[in-house]
Amino acid sequence: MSLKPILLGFLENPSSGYDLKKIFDETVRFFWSAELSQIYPTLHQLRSEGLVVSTRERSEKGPDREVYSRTPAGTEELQRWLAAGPVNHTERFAFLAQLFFLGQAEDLDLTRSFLQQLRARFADRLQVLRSIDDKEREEQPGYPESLTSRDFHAYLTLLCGLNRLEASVAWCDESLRLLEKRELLHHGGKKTTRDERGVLND
Amino acid sequence: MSLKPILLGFLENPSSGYDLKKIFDETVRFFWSAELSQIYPTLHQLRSEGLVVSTRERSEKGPDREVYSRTPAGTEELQRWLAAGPVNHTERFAFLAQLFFLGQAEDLDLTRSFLQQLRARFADRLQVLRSIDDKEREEQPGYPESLTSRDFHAYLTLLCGLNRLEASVAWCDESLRLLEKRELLHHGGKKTTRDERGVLND
DNA sequence: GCAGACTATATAACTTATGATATAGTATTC
DNA sequence: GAATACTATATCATAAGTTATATAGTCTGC
Repeated sequence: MSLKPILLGFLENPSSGYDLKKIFDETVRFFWSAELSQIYPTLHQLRSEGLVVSTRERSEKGPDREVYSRTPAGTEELQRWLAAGPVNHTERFAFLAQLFFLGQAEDLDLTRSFLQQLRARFADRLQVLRSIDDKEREEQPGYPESLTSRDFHAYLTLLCGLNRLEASVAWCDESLRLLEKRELLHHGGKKTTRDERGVLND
Repeated sequence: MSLKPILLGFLENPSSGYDLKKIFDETVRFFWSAELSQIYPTLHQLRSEGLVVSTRERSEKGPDREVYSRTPAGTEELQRWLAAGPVNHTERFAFLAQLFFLGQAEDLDLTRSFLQQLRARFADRLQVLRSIDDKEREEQPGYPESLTSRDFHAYLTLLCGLNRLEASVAWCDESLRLLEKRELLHHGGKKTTRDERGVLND
């Protein structure tokens, strides 16, 4: 489970479960997310393991807050996670499975449409990341040289996203190019009829 | 759940659960995997939904095989999955969370070592994909132009992996370069002592 | 005063996935 | 003939994650 060490990471500053949800959505949403229904029980677990402690505080804006803080044992646990090296996350890409099985259809139009949708999504996300980068460049003079250690590391994660999304868009374009070439080679521009479309082989 | 349509995809050819596990490991392991303990119950579910049928067959190499085949309803279900467009898979990258929290450590050596390990892993996987590509190029004259539709789509998924891994390696290199620049700027080449290393801020 | 938005915690039901273990037939090697 | 490896199916316990729902306090606008 990576959620525990991630919560420990955020609990450098004391926060409630509700706070943590917002922090997730504001900072690491591009590579990690969690629902409140997962955060609350996990905080209870961390507390029972002595990695965090909590205090009940009155809130001016709503019901009482249960505010969690990392204990020294929690900091050690986080440290162990970081020192153990990159987590081997077997990434799953359902869209590649879909593309793979589109090979069973006779209709290359399905593949083209699929790749175009994929490209649009990657391009959208790329634009979001770029606008974040642009905004930070504007606000911080000397960005990224003058960043704090925390912001520098956050910047590296942003760079990773930019990099991968650019590669993904380029791959879509390359795939669409190969598709076009293939259609010319195999069909000489022949148009498919309605009957030929969307049929998988049995 | 993407496993059901993926199994349906493979069941273009009748296979047992055991076969399917091997097919996963041989074809889509780079973007999807499944354990036998997940495959067997899922096949039972698909059968109860009428999307596959099964027959018991005697095996020469071991116990009886339960061989599953896709029904027309199963083919339709697969078709729906493919026609619905790319599955929105919120990808999670634990290694980016780790990098993010390495910002809490004073020690940039930890970050360097982390990025170096990451680079090595990406480079290893890239080499595996490249050797697969090279092998197919050797075996198939006119590759990739002369591929069947299935192999062409498989080739696109391979290209995606090559593309993303190349981008990942490049990102690691870029990050290591920025790290070095940062160390020179902030510390003027100052060496950290043992006491300063690996300590997170509380 | 009440509707709607936001703050705040919590749990139940369900889905998805992994790891461990049990069972048992076949084939190969020592 | 015993050990090992491979073929083959199955179940259990557990973990990880999502969706829906319940409860309740505060604040703003109408």
